[in-house]
Amino acid sequence: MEVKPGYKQTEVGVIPEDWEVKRIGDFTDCTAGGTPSTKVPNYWGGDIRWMRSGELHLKEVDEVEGRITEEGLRNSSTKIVPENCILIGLAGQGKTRGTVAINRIPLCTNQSIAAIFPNKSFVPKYLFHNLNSRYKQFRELSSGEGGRGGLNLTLIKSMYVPLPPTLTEQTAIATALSDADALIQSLERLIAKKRDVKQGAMQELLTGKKRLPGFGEGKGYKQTEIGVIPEDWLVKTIAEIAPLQRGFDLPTTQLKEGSYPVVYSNVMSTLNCRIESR
DNA sequence: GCGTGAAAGTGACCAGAGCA
DNA sequence: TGCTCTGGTCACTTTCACGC
Repeated sequence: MEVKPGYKQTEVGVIPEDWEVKRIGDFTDCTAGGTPSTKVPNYWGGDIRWMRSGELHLKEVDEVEGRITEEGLRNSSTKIVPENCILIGLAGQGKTRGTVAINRIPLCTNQSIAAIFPNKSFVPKYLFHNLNSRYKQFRELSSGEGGRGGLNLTLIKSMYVPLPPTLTEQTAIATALSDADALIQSLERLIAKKRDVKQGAMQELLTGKKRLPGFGEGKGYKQTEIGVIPEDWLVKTIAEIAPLQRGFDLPTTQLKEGSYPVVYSNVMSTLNCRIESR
């Protein structure tokens, strides 16, 4: 493959000529946590934050649910890691393994989380974005028999990372990516807000509580079988306005390959539950 | 520190019972 | 004959704990 002028081929692909490629273990250290014995009540419920690997999905960790005591900390292999560590899921047959997060507060972790310590030679947020974009690579690196693979500290320390030459450039990249994340989150919040507005409008417009301009001026309301509706609206059964036809469950023995999907009653039921639960 | 067994939780899928 | 609901099974996921 031809490499453009100003770039070079490295272990992590083509990168700018003035960037470096280093193994994580070459520029920082990492550690794994532990779980105090759950059989000892005195170890739990203190004021030290203790993070489970499931909480890696928070991505930016400002708070966790678990709490342990000083005694629990002393009598287990967990340890307090400072803020701005890069946290990586080590174990688990599910999505947790390879998930990357960054902590905004000092905390302890369980043994399924590796914490990469921050130092002055790199920008933690840059490393977070870099490793966060390599989830697939973490999964392949750790894939094991029966879907139950595992990462370990040696594998993490041996991972190559492309590093811009200055902390200023690392910060600029991290900031640009964080800004993009913030924009996406803000758009998601806006969409959720619009959904709520639409839900409210549906309630009002579909029941006639609110009429659109040009409709129903000067009209009152009346009581019907389905509640109070505008005076000029009608109440009809579905059968009166549309033909109804019932289907039936097709036994699996009669299923054949074809272009028409089959919807089962239990699937409808499941779908309905899902919609209601949201 | 690491690998792995075991247990618990969750959700999808499916079959069958009871009823109209 | 078809509808609705319930419960069983299975796969997947997460967590904890223990031995090496």
